[in-house]
Amino acid sequence: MSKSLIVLGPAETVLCCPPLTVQPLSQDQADQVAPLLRALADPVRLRLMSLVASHPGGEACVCDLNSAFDLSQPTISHHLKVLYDAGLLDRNKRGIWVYYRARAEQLASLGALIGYTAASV
Amino acid sequence: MSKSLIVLGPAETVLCCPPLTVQPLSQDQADQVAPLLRALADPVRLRLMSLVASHPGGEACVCDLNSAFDLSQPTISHHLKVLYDAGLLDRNKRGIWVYYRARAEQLASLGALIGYTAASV
DNA sequence: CATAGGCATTCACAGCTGTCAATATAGATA
DNA sequence: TATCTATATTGACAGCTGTGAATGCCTATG
Repeated sequence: MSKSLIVLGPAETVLCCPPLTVQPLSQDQADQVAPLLRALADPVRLRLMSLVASHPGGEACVCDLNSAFDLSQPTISHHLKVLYDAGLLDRNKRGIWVYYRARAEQLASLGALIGYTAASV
Repeated sequence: MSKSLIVLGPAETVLCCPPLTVQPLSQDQADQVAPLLRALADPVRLRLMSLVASHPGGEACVCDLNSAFDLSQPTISHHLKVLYDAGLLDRNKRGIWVYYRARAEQLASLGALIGYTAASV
C-alpha cells in the first residue's frame, strides 16, 4: 500500500502504485506504467532484457547481444533504445563498446505491481 | 529455477520460466510470455485488470466496468476480450450480466518472471 | 591526418492496434 | 412471439510498431 518513488528514464521521476490486486489504478498511474510494459511486451526485447539482466556482472556488451539474434544490428539497436527510453536499461560506453545494465529496481517494481504474491503457482 | 506449469487461455497450456534476472529466456519462452505482457501493456487494459482484480469478491460485472471509462461499450468489450484471450481474465455469464474474474496465478507468474526480488525499492 | 570498426540514426514500408458506428446475439420478460 | 437490455462482433480507418538498407557518428589505431 505504501507508495514508493522510483526513478524512470534518463532523468524522469514516477510515483508508482500498489499491486493490481489491491487497488484500481488511476488513469494517470496506468498511463505511467503501461509504457514500461509495452517496452517489455516484445519477444526480442524480453530476450534482450533477460540476456542483460542475467549476464555475469549484470552488464552485457552490445557486441554479445547482436550475435544472439537473427536480426540486423540496427534492429537490435532500436530495441535496446526502446528499453533504455522506458527506463529499464542503463547505458554505459567504454571505449568502442557500449554496455547495457538492467535496472533491477524497475523490474522489481513492475513485478510487484503485476503480481505480488508469496504463494507460488 | 523450478519450471511451473501454468494454464493459459481458454484451454491452452504454457511451460513458464525462471525470472528474467536468473537465466536468459529462450526464443520459445519469450514468444509465449510476450503476448501476456502485450495484453497488459495498455492503459485501459491495465485499469480494467486492476478494477477486476481489486473488486470485492474478485469479480466485476461488465456493467460496472463500462461506466468507469470514457470509451464506447464495444471498445471496452474489445479490451476485455484481449485480456480474456491472453488468459488473464476468466469469464462467467449469469443471466443477462457477464462477470470477469482475474486469474491471480497468471498475474503472480508474470510478476515473478519480471521482478522476483525481496528487496523493495 | 586517415582509416577501420562498433553502434546509433534516418528513411521507408508492411502489418498490427485502438477506436467507434453499426449490427448481431442471447437472455429476460411481457 | 415480440421486445427490451446487456454484451459481443464486424467493418473501417488513422496511427503506431518492427524490420532492414543506407548512412552517420564516435573512438581507437596506424
